[in-house]
Amino acid sequence: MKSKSSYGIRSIDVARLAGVSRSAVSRAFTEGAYIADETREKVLKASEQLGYSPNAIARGLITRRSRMVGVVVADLSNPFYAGVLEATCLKLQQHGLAPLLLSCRHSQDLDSLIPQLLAYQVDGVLIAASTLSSTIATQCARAGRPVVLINRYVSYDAVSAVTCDNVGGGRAVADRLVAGGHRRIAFLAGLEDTSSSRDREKGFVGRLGELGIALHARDVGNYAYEGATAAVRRLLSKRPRPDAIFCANDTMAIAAIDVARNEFGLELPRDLSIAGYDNIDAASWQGYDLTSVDQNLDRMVATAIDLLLRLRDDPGSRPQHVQVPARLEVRGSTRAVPPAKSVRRLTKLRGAGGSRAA
Amino acid sequence: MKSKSSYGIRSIDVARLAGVSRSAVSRAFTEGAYIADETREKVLKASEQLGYSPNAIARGLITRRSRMVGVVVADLSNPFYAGVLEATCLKLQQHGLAPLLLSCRHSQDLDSLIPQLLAYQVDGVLIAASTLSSTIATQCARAGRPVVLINRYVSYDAVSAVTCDNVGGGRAVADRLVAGGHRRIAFLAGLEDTSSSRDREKGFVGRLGELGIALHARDVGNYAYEGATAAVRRLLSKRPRPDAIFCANDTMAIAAIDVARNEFGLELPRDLSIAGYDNIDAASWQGYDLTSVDQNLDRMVATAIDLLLRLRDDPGSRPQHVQVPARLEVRGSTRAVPPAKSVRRLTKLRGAGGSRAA
DNA sequence: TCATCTTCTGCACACGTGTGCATTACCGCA
DNA sequence: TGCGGTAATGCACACGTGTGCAGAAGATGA
Repeated sequence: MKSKSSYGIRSIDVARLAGVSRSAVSRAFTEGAYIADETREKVLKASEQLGYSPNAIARGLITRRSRMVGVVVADLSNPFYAGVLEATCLKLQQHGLAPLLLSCRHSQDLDSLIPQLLAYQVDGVLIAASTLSSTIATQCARAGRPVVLINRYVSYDAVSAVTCDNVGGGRAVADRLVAGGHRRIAFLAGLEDTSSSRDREKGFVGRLGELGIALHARDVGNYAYEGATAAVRRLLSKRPRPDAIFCANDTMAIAAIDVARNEFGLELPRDLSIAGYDNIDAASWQGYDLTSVDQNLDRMVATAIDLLLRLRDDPGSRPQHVQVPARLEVRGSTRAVPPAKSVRRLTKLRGAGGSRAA
Repeated sequence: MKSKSSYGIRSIDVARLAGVSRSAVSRAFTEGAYIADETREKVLKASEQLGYSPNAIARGLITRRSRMVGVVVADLSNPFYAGVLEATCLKLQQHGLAPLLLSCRHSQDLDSLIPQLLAYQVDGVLIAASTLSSTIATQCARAGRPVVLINRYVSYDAVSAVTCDNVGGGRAVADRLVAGGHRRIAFLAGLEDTSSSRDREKGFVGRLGELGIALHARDVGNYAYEGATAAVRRLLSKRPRPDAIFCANDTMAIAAIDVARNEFGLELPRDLSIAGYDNIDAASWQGYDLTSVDQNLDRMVATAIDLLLRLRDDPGSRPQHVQVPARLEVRGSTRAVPPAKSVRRLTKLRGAGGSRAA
């Protein structure tokens, strides 16, 4: 009707209807542009009437700003990273940016996928739960697209990173377990080649050492439920049996609880304490009530996006590594104080019944 | 070096290096274009050397195909929809498409967000776990952007939908529970205004009716853990107490199990059978071992994307509603056969010990 | 050798927008 | 009236690409 059966309404159509030039239309949609209030009013009214909104593709071409951010998430089946993605979307939206998503398996080579993102001229790249090679990193840098990792970091100085204080989180768990009287303490690692798992272990084992306790056992669960069940079976079969396990994420901790209860008949936290990392929703479910380190997801995401935008807009800014503090969310899967061991041993020897005094 | 410190490499740069025209470069990257093998070879080599890949923004502008698809997910904290998103990404990638993500709270008005997606000239819109108003739907239709809902449907004929056979899934659960000897059967709805919850209830209650059983109780959990715990407390406080609950999704079913065990001291499936819907990862965890309806996520997503592409490419195609079959995954949270009631009652009266015969 | 056909290439236009620059309209003041 | 100054507007170019069309180069047949 207007021009081409209203299929695609262009700024020229709005201009004609409002009786102004195409430039005026453009300016009406540009924050802080030099335009009379009256004119802007007219333009917006005409736009409303025609259902016009500026073509973001064309705008991106001319401004060399696509207003899109590439977002890479390696493991969406992990609720923590689903949460990261959700928070990222919301935050980007608040900045008028749109997330162009790239999902991949854990071990898949991002290197072949990132160029695809760059082809879309994204203003930057956020990568959660994965890393990229230095080759691709420099390629991004050369193209002027800042890269910010979430929860991982690398040594190339072209890449920024925002992580939780994984070392600190590990230390906090160590303190908690030792305070609970545990001495035969085990660690269940995530993926061996991730900085997150390594740092949590470093903090945990380091603090145990400071407290004069050596790690009793160690295994690897690959951050997954299935991997963890097998690993926990091995851990709990060891003699003497561990009396506490720190798992590098919640999914594995939940697997640990399941195996401990159902396959070994243990009761938590009497026979065994278990702590996790991430503080996902399931950690607060009654069935698990899991002590877990909270990564402050919202703050991590907000920091990452702020950093990305600064790197994009401020030519003087340099890539950096930011840490966000961790917080231990204490729940029922770890005990607060040592049990009165002697008493319990006595009752056991005497048989059923017995003193319920301290 | 080449032109502008290699900041943005353009097709003209490649053309010069390869000693051909810019058109040849374009054709080298276009499937099935009219170009000599030798020339293409030259161009690709030069591109490799310069790290060139065509600017997808510019291409989108000229071809009027952005090769991006708007993907809307309402509830990423629900692992099922996180899975939908992951599958969607993978499938789109296989078709050379990129997902432009839009995440929103459940009740938020998509109507203000969808135009944002359209501004990016997406080739179509996929919406999971949410719907849109007819106003916006016609706006999409007028712009020639097909819309496909996943797991919801609406009556406007401009909008396609792919859903699981929710009625069939509800019926299958009814059959299973009745076969287990249950007669006081309750239903826990999700969100009242969703077609998914309504259809599951319709199938479930309808089949119960065919079997001569009236619904014993009903409540609403809003598809969330917290909402469900409160609702299940009410359900299990009713006298006589329900002996089976069908929850409209797994998250609520898990809440139901937790409340039943920890607050009412019930044992599953002896005292209570519980079934869910979605078959999320957590349903197979040892701690829950939840009978659940599998929606065949991959097939739903694949169907939705095929439909979207057909609507985009074939001018003769019309919006439609496709159903994917449901499959009941039977696990330990529902019993297979009625318990030998009389015997159990006898043993109870007599005290401990007693016949372990049938 | 010439005509015809095939195979490929390059020219030039188009996509829809933002923005620098020149120009216009208008107001106040001498 | 004339003039300088300010506020607003329109012109025209640029962004990087795909593709219709015409034409060139080479092959084939008469």
